[in-house]
Amino acid sequence: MADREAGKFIRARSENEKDLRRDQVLDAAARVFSRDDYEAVTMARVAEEAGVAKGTPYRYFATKEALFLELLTREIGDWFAELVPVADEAAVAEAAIAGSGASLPGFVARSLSARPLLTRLLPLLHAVLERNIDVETALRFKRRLAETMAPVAATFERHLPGGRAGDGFSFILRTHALAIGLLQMSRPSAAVKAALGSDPALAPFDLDFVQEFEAALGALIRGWPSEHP
Amino acid sequence: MADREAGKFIRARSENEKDLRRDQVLDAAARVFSRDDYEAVTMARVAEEAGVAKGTPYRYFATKEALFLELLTREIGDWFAELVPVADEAAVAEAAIAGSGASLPGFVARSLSARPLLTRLLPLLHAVLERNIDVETALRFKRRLAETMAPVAATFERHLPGGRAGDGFSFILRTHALAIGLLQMSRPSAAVKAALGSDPALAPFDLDFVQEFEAALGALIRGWPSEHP
Amino acid sequence: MADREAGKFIRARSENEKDLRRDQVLDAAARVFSRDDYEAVTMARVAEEAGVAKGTPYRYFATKEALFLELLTREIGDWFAELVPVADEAAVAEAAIAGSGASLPGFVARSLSARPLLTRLLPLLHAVLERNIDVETALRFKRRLAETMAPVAATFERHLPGGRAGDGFSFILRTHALAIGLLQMSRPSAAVKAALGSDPALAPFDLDFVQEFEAALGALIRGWPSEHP
Amino acid sequence: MADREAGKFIRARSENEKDLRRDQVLDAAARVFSRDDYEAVTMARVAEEAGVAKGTPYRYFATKEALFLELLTREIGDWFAELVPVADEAAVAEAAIAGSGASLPGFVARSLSARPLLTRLLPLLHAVLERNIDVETALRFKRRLAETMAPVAATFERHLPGGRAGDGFSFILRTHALAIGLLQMSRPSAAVKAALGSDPALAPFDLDFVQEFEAALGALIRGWPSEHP
DNA sequence: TATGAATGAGGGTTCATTCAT
DNA sequence: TATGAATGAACCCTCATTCAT
Repeated sequence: MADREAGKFIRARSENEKDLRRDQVLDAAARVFSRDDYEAVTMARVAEEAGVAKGTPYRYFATKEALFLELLTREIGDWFAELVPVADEAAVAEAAIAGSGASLPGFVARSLSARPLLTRLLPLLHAVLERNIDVETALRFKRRLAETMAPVAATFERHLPGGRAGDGFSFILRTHALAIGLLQMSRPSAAVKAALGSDPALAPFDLDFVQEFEAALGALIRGWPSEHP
Repeated sequence: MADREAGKFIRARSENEKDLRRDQVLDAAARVFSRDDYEAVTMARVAEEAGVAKGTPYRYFATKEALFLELLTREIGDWFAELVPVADEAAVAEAAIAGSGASLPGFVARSLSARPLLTRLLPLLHAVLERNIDVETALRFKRRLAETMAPVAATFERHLPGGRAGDGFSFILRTHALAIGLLQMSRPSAAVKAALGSDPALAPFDLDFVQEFEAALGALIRGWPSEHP
Repeated sequence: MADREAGKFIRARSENEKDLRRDQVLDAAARVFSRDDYEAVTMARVAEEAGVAKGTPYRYFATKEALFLELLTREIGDWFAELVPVADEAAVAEAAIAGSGASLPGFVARSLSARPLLTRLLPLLHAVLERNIDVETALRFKRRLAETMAPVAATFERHLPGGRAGDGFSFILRTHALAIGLLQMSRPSAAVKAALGSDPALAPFDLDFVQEFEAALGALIRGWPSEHP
Repeated sequence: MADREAGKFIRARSENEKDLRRDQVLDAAARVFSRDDYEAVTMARVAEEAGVAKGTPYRYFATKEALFLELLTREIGDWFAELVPVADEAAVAEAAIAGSGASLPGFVARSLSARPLLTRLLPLLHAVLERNIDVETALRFKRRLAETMAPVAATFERHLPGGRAGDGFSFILRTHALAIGLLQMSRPSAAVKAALGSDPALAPFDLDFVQEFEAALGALIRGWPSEHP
């Protein structure tokens, strides 16, 4: 509303203006989602936060899921862009000083952990977001994802033991799976957190995401099959 | 209703009868869930399937989530019971013939895959089930889980490279995380499946759970840190 | 539905149209309530009666209670509007011919009795309606009530023995209390009615609202403290 | 439960024992009701508080309403027993020193106000309790009430201006109506209380029960019709 | 393009009461 | 008489989405 009242509101006519409006909604969604659970985020609230009417977000995103899928795409893009150069350096460094704190797993784990939005969006991807989109949206998303993954996959591939074509891609997928599972496990509900805290014997269930993710990734790399059966 | 109308219905007075009634509800829930998504399963439908009144399941389970958590507990128990002896043998076999099809990862992957109920329940655990339970239920669940995991963890531990105390538990947790992620990824929604099928370039996204899980588990084991930094 | 099917249905865009839609819902609620007890009135039924969708009433009234509170406000407003001129005349007449049938108590009792909706809403006010509203709704209601009461209170005040500032307001409040109690007592449930009818000794419990209300109001006026202790 | 475990629990066999068990349930209901709203009081909770099984209260009271009607009967009985002698004295005193603080209205108001259970039960009588009882229960209740009222009515009658036969009864009924209304009005919900407190202009709505009740009763007595039209 | 009024599907849960034991 | 397992009715409200304007 603020924007509208301040007279900054304009009708999006050109392509550029449309992109702006689109981002405006996306940013609003990110802000609202940073405060509330996905289920608790209403499209009305997003619209309000964006300073547009309730129906407006639907002019840019077919469904709530499509909107958040877009948000996730953006986040993944940013993350991967940050990862590529680091991956190269890290991989090199790793070759030089095995086990150093500057290892690739460490970089991956810490950089993901530094993206609260992404860590909350990732576990929603398959469980929620991909559940209510149409084939075309799915196609667009997967293609964009494949493109985004390509350079990172290529980098990883060069540094995987006995790296074969496609290994980089596979590695990312398994990394992804691991991330989804570990993120869920390391962010327990209030009740579970309380339960774990009340009994020392349950301490092993209380995971530290970065630590676990780094360790598991490291094992995944070290144990990467260097030859096929 | 069938049972009731057939006159087989009795009030559960003894502890034994109550356990039976409890299982009756649990079985009904499993049946209904095998057909519908978790969200689509209504307590009313479960009651109907169990042949009891709508309120009866609530005598045995405080909430829908508690009911399904119980189902998951049962499934995990069954699976682990099946896993313990196999794990021992497999580990032994593995030591003998490295890389054989009789490998531990293969057993784990195939036995999990053979439990459709469990594969659908596992991704719900942290994302849904643990979200609407009270502390006490959480505590009971985690304790039971810890107990169930103990023997399997012990077995695994003996066969992990440089296995240290707690490594077996850690291994199970990472396996769990991997399973959650890979299960979600390998069971795409209809729209995503269609999208993946329509573009050969997206084929790498089309995962085979058993294959992926086995490969990732193998890497996890092989790459298990045999010494600490 | 009738309206909608008849093609008369339009979206309320202007403020005026919105008021119309609001009244449409209010009228529907009045109609449904005239047939069923408050508890038996469902919002779904009100919506249906209004010819709108189940969610539509919630665009205009936050809760069922807020809706009926609004109905009550309207009824009180109408009643008081009818009362003001009458009160003046009646008071005058009363001064002339004390004890005449044209007395103020008689007018009040009969005019209230002639409003079936109001007589059923009044006993719900404190017991039900004010129980499930938020502070803001309460504030708005009480303020509106105070405004509505002002002119009537002023009129009454002039004709109360030794009328002091605030006495008119007090008088209305006590009248209100009396009305609530007598309305409840004179509208027994079917079982109570049957019981009273079956034993002549219980006849005194069978109250005639108008008669009782008039008598009690008369006493209240006559006995109004003309001087303070 | 405490009683049962302590071995104090006995099966009610004689009439006397049955009365005891009955009172035990009644006392439990009073205790639970003193903490929670009528709707929030569950029969299961009452049974638990009484140390009996869930079905047991139903052996003594046909419905929840019948149980609370009984409680009300007991409370009214106690109150009236306390009122009779006081009424006599007060009436006498009043004749002597008109307007003294020892007035009948004052006694009535303060003694009622001193019975929290009764003040909460009274507004429920017609609105709730009499709604779900059968004719016989209603008959029994009204007859008992008539008996209880008789002596008080007789006393009041002697001191009402121009007291005619039945006036005492009428007076109690109007007192009752006034009490119901004023009790409701002086015990606003949290939201209403907050609203009234936030706007000084609404202060007149914030009633003090004792003060209002006393004043209104006084007026009722003073204005009592000494001759009929 | 933007608006915002209107839609309508959707279900877990409580609890007074019953009745087999 | 007492138990407690079983019953089953009953419902407000949210909110993603649509579509007339």
